[in-house]
Amino acid sequence: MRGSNMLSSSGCSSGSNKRTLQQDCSGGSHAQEHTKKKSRIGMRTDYTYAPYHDGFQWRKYGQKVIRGNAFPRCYYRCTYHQDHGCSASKHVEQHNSADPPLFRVVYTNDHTCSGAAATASDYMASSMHIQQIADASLRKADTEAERPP
DNA sequence: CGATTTTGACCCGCGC
DNA sequence: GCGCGGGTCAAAATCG
Repeated sequence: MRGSNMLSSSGCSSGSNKRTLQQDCSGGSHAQEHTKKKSRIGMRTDYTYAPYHDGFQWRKYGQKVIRGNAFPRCYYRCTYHQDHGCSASKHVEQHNSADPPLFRVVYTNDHTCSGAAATASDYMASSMHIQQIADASLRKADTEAERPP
């Protein structure tokens, strides 16, 4: 992450009872709500206005615009996925375009990496990730509206 | 220099 | 059988 502030990590836990508060506090947290036959376990859906620190470093590996959503979805994976074989992955997508945009963060799999040794900057961490997406959306519209060559 | 991000293209699965 | 959508990887570019 170059032009951002990827704070350190915190609260590394590959267990299950970690951010229960967030789920409860965030509001909507549907585990595997997929009506399909796919049994995607280890999936948590959180809603947040500013992506607090999960306690891990994420490396963005893709961005795609989903049909039905006017916002791009970002795909993140644990930075240690290759180093420690951490299968944890995270998907972040904007949920609305309100003033305080709401973002849906979907966590898949658990962290198996042991790299989260940093301190604890849970909240004051970084809204950069999401902000970036929102900014990208705005910037795009702005750039387009501003002036193409 | 290293690390990370960005964009495009490719692939696969499912639906009809 | 074909098409569409979603998901992932790769390479290149950039910043600290």
